Amino acid sequence: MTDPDTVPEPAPETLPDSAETSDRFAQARTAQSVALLEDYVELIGDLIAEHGEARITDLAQRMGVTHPTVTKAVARLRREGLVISRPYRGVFLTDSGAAMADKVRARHRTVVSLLVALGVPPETAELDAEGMEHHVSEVTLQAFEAYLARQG
Amino acid sequence: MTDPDTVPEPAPETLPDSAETSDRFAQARTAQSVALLEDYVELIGDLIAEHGEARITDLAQRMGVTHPTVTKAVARLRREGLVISRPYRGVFLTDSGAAMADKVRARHRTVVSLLVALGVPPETAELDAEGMEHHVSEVTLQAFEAYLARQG
DNA sequence: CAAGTAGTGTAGCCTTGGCTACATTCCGCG
DNA sequence: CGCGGAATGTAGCCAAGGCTACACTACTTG
Ligand SMILES: [Mn+2]
Ligand SMILES: [Mn+2]
Ligand SMILES: [Mn+2]
Ligand SMILES: [Mn+2]
Repeated sequence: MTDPDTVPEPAPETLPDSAETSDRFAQARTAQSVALLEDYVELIGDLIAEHGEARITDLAQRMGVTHPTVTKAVARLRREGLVISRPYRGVFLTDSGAAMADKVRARHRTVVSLLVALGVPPETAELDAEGMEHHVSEVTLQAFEAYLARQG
Repeated sequence: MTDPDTVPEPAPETLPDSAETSDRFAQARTAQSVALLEDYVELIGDLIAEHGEARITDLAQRMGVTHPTVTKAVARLRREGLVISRPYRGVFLTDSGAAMADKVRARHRTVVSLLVALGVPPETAELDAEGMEHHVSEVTLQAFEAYLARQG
């Protein structure tokens, strides 16, 4: 490891073009791995606002999956510190979960608004935004907001 | 199945609000399941254009994954009829694979162009587009193109 | 032409996110 | 109060998409 004979990283001035490319794909993969968590916390927040609690069955219905799938997802959300839950009781957001829900909900609205502003029909905008939103970086989000602001 | 006693779909006028919601998530899941295939065929097309062939190692490097991961992906691409390949030979696109590659490449460029037109820095646009593109429907894509056209 | 290295294949492991089937708990109502 | 159905938990299956370790093939090059 510390052998001075080993070439110590030539520090290439011109990065091979595949380096940036692979970073791009890596970033998309990372975004995908948090996408489901984001959708769940947003939905849990919505259900709590509507009904005071988020039940497994309601989550399953709204997500369009079966209840064991939700149970597994909730286990992961717990591990990530985004929710708390006790058996046969509902699911509730932690502070960090609530913070994520707020950010995700705002971003969702911005993405939908942008698409609509560009002439996409509202139903289509809603459908596309549900997937796109998770790949919209902070910088891009601000560009969206700036555009919406100067449109009025 | 053909029993006339069974209620033949009440055809609810007002769909329950969770039905549309679950469809939205279902669509996002479907888009995600084809995202990787799309990125692979686009990349395979690029490599063939550059080097006359797409090798497993080059794909692995550009995707930022290891070569067994690529081998598995290629097996799925074969199953889906998008590529042909023989052991120790490169990977090549079928007609339908080439058609998908063309569509995906054009869509990728449109999404990047739109982001840049909205003021997103090119590097960020490239990063975000890599994930977003797979959730951009035909309708939304045309809205993007229309916007770019009237911008000039 | 024969090594040796680079490329490829294969086996087997893990996590995520789906599912079905079955067991258990909870709760509202008779 | 207690019972039955709805909600929840749990077990176990599958496919996809990552990985490492190891085996084998092919190509370059001395
Ligand atoms: Mn979403
Ligand atoms: Mn959303
Ligand atoms: Mn992509
Ligand atoms: Mn792309």
